Amino acid sequence: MTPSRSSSKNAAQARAQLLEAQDRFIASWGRMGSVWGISRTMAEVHALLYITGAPMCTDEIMERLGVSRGNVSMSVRSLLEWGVIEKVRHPGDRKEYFQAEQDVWSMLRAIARERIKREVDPLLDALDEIGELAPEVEGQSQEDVRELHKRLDEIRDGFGLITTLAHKFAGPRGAGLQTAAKLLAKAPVGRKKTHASKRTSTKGSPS
Amino acid sequence: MTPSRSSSKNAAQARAQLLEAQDRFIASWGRMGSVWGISRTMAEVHALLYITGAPMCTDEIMERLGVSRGNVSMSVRSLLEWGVIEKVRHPGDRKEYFQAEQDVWSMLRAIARERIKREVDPLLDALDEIGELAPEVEGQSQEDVRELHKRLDEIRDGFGLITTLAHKFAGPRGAGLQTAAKLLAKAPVGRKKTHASKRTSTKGSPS
DNA sequence: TTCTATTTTCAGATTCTATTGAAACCTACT
DNA sequence: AGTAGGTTTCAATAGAATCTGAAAATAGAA
Repeated sequence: MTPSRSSSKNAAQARAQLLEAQDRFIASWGRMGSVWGISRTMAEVHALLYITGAPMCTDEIMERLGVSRGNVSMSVRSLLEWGVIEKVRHPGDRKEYFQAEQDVWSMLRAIARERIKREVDPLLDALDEIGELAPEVEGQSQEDVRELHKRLDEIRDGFGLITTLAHKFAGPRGAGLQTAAKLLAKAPVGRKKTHASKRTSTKGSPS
Repeated sequence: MTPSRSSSKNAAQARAQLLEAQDRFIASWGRMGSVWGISRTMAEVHALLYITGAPMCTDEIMERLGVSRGNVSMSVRSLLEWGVIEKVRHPGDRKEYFQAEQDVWSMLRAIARERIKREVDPLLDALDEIGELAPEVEGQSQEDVRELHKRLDEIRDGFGLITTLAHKFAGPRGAGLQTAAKLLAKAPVGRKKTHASKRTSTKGSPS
């Protein structure tokens, strides 16, 4: 805390900007977490580890994010289960450090995999059960029942296809989202507008 | 309610099974809604309209789902915005009826579109802003700042690609998920295990 | 093995979100 | 214009999810 040379002021400023940018990233990622139905803190912990790239211990995370020890412990455990962070040990140090998966595509694959597991698979299971619940008795089956089965089947086919593809490309031994993206990107489709360039005030209204 | 012929008992039973199956579908779709971060009721209303295929008015929906008028009103409005249900008017009837989009792929496209809008686009906007927050000053830029930008860029590229593809295939004038799915399905990738066939007791444990 | 720094767990407190219900508001008919 | 039937809004409430904090459990070092 003793600014000596003229450049140290700039350095300090740069450092503050860095932290500010990190905090904003953490906040954004955290907000997105809520939209996904995962806890904000869990997403923030992940964001922190990803954006700094550094292995951090529980206390550092607690302090930086301002959350409790228990909360960090639970979040870290989930992230380990998701496979997007890993434990790192320093010899001669009792603490556990955590480090984020650094490859973005690998990280996105893990997220996709986990979301399919939580969102789609249970629905497919339920659909199977439901189909058995109102059997189509042979011949005189009512129109309503036939309609029901038609709709159930359509939904199941749709999600079934999506799941199959997801396993194929995002699964642990999948070809990778990158491959999928490349395949699709070159498909002939026609026009499409690029993202960005549509913000109005860069900070505008809440909501 | 006056069973006269021998088959009417079967008919009643079939009807009960039908309703039961519908309710289960509604419950499943509703549960999934929560996982997605949309209100359970909204998902349930959609499920009801989809699975019955019938146009229904506010009161019918209220009664069938056991929720309040206000709740139905708000849910219906959101669903209209999502474009997955539409108003239907019966001549000589003042009530408004609502009917679900019947084509599953069109419905899934609408859902995908809406989710991208809510989940990914805001993140991309935020990433753009954050990049400007910690500028890479020429030459003597710190290692940390360069790292930050590298990571931000990687995330942005990843999600950017996903968004582009999503617009291309799921957008209002997109080629359709079906097309995308077909393209991917024939891609050479190797092994993959099929879904289903992995339930243990069909009703088993909670969790 | 003992010691103690570190992590995990979980009941209770807190915070956030969804839902209700009734008043205000429309709008199509007379 | 008046009015009955229908819809929307929103403050209050109920309910669910998250977070805390401290006690209990665990595991590295000596």
